[in-house]
Amino acid sequence: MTQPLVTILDDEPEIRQMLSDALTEAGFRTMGFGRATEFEAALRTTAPDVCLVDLGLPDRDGLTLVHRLALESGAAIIIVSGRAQVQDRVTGLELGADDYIIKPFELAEVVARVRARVRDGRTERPGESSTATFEGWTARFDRYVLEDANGKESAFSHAEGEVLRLFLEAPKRLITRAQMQEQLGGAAGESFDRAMDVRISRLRTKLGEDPKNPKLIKTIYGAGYIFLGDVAWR
Amino acid sequence: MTQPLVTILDDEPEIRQMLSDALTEAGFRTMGFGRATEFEAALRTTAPDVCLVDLGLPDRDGLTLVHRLALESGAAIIIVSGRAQVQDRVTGLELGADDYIIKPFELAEVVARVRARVRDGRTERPGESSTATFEGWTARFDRYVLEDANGKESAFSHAEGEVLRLFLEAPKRLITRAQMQEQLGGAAGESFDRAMDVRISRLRTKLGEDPKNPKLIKTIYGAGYIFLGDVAWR
DNA sequence: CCGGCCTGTAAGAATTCGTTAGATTCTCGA
DNA sequence: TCGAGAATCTAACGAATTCTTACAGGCCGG
Repeated sequence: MTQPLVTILDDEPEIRQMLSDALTEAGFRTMGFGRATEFEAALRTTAPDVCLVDLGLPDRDGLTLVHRLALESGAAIIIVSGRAQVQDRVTGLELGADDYIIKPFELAEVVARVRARVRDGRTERPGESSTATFEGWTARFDRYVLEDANGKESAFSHAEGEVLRLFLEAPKRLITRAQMQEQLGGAAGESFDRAMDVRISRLRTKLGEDPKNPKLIKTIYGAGYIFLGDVAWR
Repeated sequence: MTQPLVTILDDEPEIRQMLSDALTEAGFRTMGFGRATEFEAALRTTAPDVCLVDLGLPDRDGLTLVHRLALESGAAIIIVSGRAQVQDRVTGLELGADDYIIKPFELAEVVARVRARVRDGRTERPGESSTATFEGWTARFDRYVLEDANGKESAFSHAEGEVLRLFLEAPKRLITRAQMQEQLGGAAGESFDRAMDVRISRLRTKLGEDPKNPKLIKTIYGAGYIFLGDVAWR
């Protein structure tokens, strides 16, 4: 319940980046995806408030996806598409989309339309909360506070929280560095890898991990990381 | 909801007719108005579900009307306008419209967009209040007074009040510096950032925050601020 | 005109977080 | 088992951002 979450599904990385930057600036959290399959996987553990969906995806029929989203998720759906025909727009809206933006778009307008969707509260999900418990720890994302088994509190920073949240949202599942970079809004910079290392290192320290033998955040050499431990969201 | 009611505000009778026909055909009830004054008179006795508003009205500034509608009515608002500039669309949406359709339009698309609005149910928009309570505090904006848990009063200034109100109106949500600047009417100047820092610093001391570990106004490095704490307006 | 309050500017301290670089660990083939 | 090379870890540094205090100009009532 902190900031509204906007997912961006588009196969062009630069467009994802642009949208992500603008929306972040406007106060939203964002998650970017290049493929429908990745996006659907993430949906199992996350419930976005607004979904921006590009119809021109290579790996799946976008309209089918929109229809499923409309039926199954509580999110508002905004189609972003290069197809400007009226008929396209009508069928998109009829399948359950809430808005239809034509490429090329203006960032300011996209932001305004996302805001309009969030504003109608259509996206209120009752049970969603921002607290997770795991292995004796309690992470309160709304307060940026981590509580250990004895109830002792310590603060974590925004950057640390992003990583921690990523782990807790997909426990016991491999998270590749590429995914991480995407989710953490990392600029496509090459040196971002090192920054991630450091973030994780700091997080490990804060979780009291033994560097030689981490119990919670396991690194998979050459692939990514895995968060072990049972997570319960509240 | 039996048949959703759609109002059509446009000064050209033929357009009203076209829209009315198409919407009736699609299963809506419609009411047409050629002037804002007529429309407002009708609003006193009827509560439409969706309002189509033409911005090019002769007798009133359309955007003002949209803003009032957004604040006072629970209806979804769709602006219909000949002005195609991005800036027009953005300000329209920002004033509270839910959608923006450019003339000349296709009937099928208008119908689809009206349907999309009806589908998500409408918004409750809170009216203006002047008193808020949070975490033992009570802020009285009409008197510029802040009351602590023991009923002890202290005054706050206008500038402090602006910031506090901003926080209380969007609790537990990230507020970016850009948003703040926008709301507080800050000149785009670079030095306004520092002024904001100072305002917040002063507000924090007034709220008795521990500088090392603020509980209510949390800063998100590189992004903005977040106000924690449950707020109730009265 | 004086004095108090409000508010922005300036400046130095403090914090966050990415970058660098050397150390460490891992994989794989010899 | 050993060694080379790649990947990862972490301590230290520094740039950017934010916090706080001090100060000055503006406004208003007396």
